[in-house]
Amino acid sequence: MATMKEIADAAGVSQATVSRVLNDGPKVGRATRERVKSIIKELNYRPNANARALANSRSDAVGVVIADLYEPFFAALAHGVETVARKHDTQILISGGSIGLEHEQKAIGTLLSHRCDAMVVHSKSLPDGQLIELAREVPGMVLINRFIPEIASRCVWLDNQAGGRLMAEYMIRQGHTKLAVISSDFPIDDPLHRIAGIQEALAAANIDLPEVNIEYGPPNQEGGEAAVQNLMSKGADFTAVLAYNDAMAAGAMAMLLDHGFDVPREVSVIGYDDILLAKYCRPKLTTLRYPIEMMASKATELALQYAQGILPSEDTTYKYQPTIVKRDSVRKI
Amino acid sequence: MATMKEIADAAGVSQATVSRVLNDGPKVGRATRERVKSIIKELNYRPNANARALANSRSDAVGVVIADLYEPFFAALAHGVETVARKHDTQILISGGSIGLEHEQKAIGTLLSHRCDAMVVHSKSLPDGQLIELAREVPGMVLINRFIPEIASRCVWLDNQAGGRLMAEYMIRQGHTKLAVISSDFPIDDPLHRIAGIQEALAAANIDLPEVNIEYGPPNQEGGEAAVQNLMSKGADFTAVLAYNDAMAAGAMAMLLDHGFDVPREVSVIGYDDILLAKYCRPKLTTLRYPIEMMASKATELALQYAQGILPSEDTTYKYQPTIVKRDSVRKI
DNA sequence: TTGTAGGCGTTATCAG
DNA sequence: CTGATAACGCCTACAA
Repeated sequence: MATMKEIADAAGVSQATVSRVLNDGPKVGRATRERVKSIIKELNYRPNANARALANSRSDAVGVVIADLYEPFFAALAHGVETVARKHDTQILISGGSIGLEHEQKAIGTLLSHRCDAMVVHSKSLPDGQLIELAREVPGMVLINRFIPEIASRCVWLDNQAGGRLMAEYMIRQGHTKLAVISSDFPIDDPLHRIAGIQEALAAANIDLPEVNIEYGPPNQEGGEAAVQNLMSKGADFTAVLAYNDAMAAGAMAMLLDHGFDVPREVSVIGYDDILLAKYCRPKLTTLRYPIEMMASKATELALQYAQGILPSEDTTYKYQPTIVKRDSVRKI
Repeated sequence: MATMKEIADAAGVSQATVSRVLNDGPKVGRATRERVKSIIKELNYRPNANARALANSRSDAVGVVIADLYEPFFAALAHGVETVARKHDTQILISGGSIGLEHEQKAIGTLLSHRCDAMVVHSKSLPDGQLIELAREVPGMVLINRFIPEIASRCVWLDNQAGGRLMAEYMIRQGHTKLAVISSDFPIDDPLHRIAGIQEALAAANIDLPEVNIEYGPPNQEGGEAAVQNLMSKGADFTAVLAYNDAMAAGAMAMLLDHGFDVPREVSVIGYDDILLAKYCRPKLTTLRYPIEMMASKATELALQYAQGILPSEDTTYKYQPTIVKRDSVRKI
């Protein structure tokens, strides 16, 4: 592939000049500029991004660390990043996380190697300390779905506890008092926060949540199915299921239906996330909207800004609130 | 961030030596190697990927061109690529396509700038010629979901016509003779191929498909809903719907159910792709499995191999076949 | 307005 | 086994 030097020679100018027209650099003769441009076109020249990154000691790709592109939730996240990246004419370098300390470390290492100036990191395993240090090293790093007080302005996160509270309050308002909770057994904080929120609402309404009415499992459809099955085996008594996420909720509904329980007539179910599937499944799932795509876009904007040295106006904070999306899986009793 | 020179100085050796231990280069004194390694660890050094790419004139990231990370289908594709990439310790550089000639051109341009030696391209808008040329320039380029005879060994694709035939044959075997087809109005070949397959099966069974029983729309849920609505408005007579993809099928089912038609008792529906949603929706969708993730993995393996100069054993071809996944949305009549 | 020259961090070729 | 040194392709003062 043609290099800058070849263009320069062909145009009878110096590399410096070519570089200038490439970057809309200052003051290049109109004629020269045109000539160079046409040659560039003609030779089908493309600046070498690597060389450029080297010289600038900054890459134009925004780095992304996420666990799994297949999960609709992460896909939405990636999409949010991609949308903004495209607007800014940069690409995204995805470094597969997959939950787990080592994976995340490696993923971040890769991004560091590439000298991404902006990065959007979804990390659940890394300890706060390491992330704080990373934040110091990389001005353009922002965390998504995690809050660390020391680097508050680098965090774009959701108020999970409020979410838990919301879903419980909603069920209570619908007349439910016998709740079951199916949560995730992943070793991260989100489940805890959500349950804390649920307990909060329950306490306020003076409702008890028996230990047997709580089940944990992998946060996917199978986990939801298994959880409901366990609940039934234990003879748990409930009219409403609060799920950790939509996938579990869908699994729960499937299992309930398979066992002859009508949803929502006999049992109400509420999810969390509002991924695509919530609209598709039957009955349509009532759930909590997790504006992950919007959040991801925001995070990317921030990362890009910070990387450019534009710092947050103050100790601004980026906490998002989940909201209820009413569909057909909850019924008033 | 520390550079190689700093490491070299700190270890009292030359850069060349450091470079050698980094790349497990030939013959470095055992003692030296250990010393350098420890210093590297100590200074938390990371080789600069950009510099390395420059020197090698090859990047270690596999480039990916896809339209939209949000679509579950593409998410699965991306996931397939990512899985293989990770195994090979490389990252993926995603360049947003979004269907459309210009977007795709730009996306590819970006990848070229980065000198990705391996790339997996999903392009529906670019003309054959351009892709063929690209294949010449970039040995490690492979096309996914598209077949171009001139570069057959670079194509990993699905037999869409066979898919169309399969779905129609299946419905016919279930006793259906009054079929409706809802297809995509995107200007790409896939819909045509699938319909061709359907017609083929119909012809073989001597069944007629009235023009009014075919509807086109955007290949998503809304498109599916609208299509069914149009079908009903036109008073089309059918007991089975063959959808372009699962999203349309889901939309169709939703609309059918909303209008009081029991699926599959009164109307059977079959989808295409077998994305996650097919399992989640109710009734569970009978559909055609599009092994996109497997195909994406294969494409990535190929791209990586070709990039390394390992050429296909012959004029091998990578045509995949869709298969029927029976669930609950089709009924024998 | 344009050219010269040095540097960015690695790799690779030669010598020693 | 190890050390100079010249690329790699581009950017950016500094001159002219």
